[in-house]
Amino acid sequence: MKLADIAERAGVSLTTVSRVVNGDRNVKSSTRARVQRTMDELNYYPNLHARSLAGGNSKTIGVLVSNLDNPFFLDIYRKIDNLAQRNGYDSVVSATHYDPDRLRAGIQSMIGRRVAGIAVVVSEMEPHIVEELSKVEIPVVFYDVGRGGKRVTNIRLDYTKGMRQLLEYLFALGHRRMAFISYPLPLQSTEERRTAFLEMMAAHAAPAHVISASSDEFASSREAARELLRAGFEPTAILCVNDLMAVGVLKELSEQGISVPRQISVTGYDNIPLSQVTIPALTTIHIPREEIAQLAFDVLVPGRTGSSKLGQEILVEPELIVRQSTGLAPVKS
Amino acid sequence: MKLADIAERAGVSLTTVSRVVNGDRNVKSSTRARVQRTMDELNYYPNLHARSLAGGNSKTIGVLVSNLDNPFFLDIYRKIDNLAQRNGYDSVVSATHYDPDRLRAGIQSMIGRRVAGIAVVVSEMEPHIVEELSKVEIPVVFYDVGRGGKRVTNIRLDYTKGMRQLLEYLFALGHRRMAFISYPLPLQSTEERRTAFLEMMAAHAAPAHVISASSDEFASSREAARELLRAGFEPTAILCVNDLMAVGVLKELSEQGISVPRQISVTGYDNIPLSQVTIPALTTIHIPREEIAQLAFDVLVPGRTGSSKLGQEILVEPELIVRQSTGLAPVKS
DNA sequence: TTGAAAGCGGTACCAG
DNA sequence: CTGGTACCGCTTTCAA
Repeated sequence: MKLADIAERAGVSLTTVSRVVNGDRNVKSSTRARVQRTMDELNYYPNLHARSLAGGNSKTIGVLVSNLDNPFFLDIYRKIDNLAQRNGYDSVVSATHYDPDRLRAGIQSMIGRRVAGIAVVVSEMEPHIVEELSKVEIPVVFYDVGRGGKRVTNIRLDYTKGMRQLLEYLFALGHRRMAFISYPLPLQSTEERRTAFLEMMAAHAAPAHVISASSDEFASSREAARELLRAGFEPTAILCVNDLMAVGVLKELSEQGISVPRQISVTGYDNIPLSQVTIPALTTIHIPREEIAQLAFDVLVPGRTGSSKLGQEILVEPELIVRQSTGLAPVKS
Repeated sequence: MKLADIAERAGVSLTTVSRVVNGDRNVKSSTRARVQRTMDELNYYPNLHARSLAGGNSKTIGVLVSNLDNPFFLDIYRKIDNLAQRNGYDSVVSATHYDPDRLRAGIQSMIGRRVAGIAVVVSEMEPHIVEELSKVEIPVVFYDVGRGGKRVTNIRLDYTKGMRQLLEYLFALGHRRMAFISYPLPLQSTEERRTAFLEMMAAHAAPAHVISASSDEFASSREAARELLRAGFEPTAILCVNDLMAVGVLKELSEQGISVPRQISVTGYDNIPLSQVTIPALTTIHIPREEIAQLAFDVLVPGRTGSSKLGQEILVEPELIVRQSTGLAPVKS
């Protein structure tokens, strides 16, 4: 079914049909009705490819995220999608699974679709890709990538600052021996947390221990916790690179009969919804996903908000959220 | 940048450029190299719209889910996406948020994109929509919708059976007074669980109580649990319509100092990954998402698997997973 | 109010 | 091995 078909059937020109499809006022209502009817009868669906090819514009924004399983990324995508829908746009996601090749493929696909804008919210990133992307005529917004480009905006969060808030709080509670469970992959965003941890610990001359989970799954963070306990380091607090990992750690400690936070305090990072209902609820660092999504969208879509922030660097603030998984350091027995 | 541009720049015909883009063997390697080079220089990205318009085929499969926040749906989408990628296809998702209008819009969009197939994995569904979809020439596979169509496959799970497994297990543990926390929306899949619960309880002349959460969020299931406890019904077991709700319930019970499963047993439904790390781990019903995704994909993509299951009805089996959130019914004090 | 025709960027078939 | 060209289905002037 195409415009021409229904045009013929309705006895009007293709142009007229196009008009009613697009809600053009200049069509006699009787004609409009007739066309509308035939469209229903032949159940016509406009070919979006033809549409955007002819129209040139796409009205869809592309979102690239590392991993939809992580509520952090999912949330940002969802919020961008909502904003898009609400503003007459469409959205397309693609998960890279931390694989630069898939990232590249995703970008190709987005550009090939001639999307109106691309939001790249991934943790993995090669300089080459950033560079390539900055040559494109499409507006691009990155989250978390070090460098900007001409028409490339970069939103970033000071992970170090978040880590500092967490540690200052823990030090205030009397903790000294602390461990950090880091991410399996060397992503900039997570490495920054690890480094910050190590540096601050060193600055306080506090005994630190870092261990890396072997994958993204709960089983791995549990395993990491188990290993940590076996290692004999005996931390009074375990800081996790993100909330999801902390959930696994909480589980492992529970299984081993270790009370949180009485014996060991645990913290997460991200403040995903789940962190409120873990037992105990997680002390964590809030990353303003809502704000990030909104900023990303505003940058990509012209919007009435006046001046475009294209090409700028936007900073976003982390915030310490104290819940029940942290408490005073246990007194040395 | 289009084919013509780079053709001109490279001093060859548009056709030749098209050939190298598509990896056609019949191009002198020197020519190929030259063209390739100019493509890089002008960083050319083929216009996918033009491509699928001209080619007619789309090589992308569309997935419609109710809610990506629910790991159940997310998981199915991810698996379908993986299968797609692995087989040279692309995929597009759209979340309906349980809204028939958004579902309709999503379908329009998929058809408009002329996708190769559509997987509709949503809980909300209007007869009208099913009907409309069955008129389309595109292969469609539903999960969980009562009725099939000509070229429409329907994959279904016997929720009642799962509920029965759960209840038989609980009865065996000595439970009688049990409550069910149901979904805020009257979705077929969730209603079926509720009804099954009620019927089985009636059959055993056991005291039953049903309460509905007011939303999808953790806060709501907690609220529902709180209300349930206040109501004075005093169940020895609380069955939740899905795992996510159970997480909230577990949290609320924990806050109130009620021990699970010693004082009250709790169950979920779906067997999402999270259910393994809740404290205590959830007894639940496994829904074979992997299998569902695989089936859906096989139906949509011709595949070498011989006979197409198009238009059939495929059944999938639930399975009881016993973990630590359930135990013997407490002895009446 | 309505219609005709020129693209949009590719694909694919037919010649050479 | 390379080039010419007729569409794909729709948007968008320009006329009528």
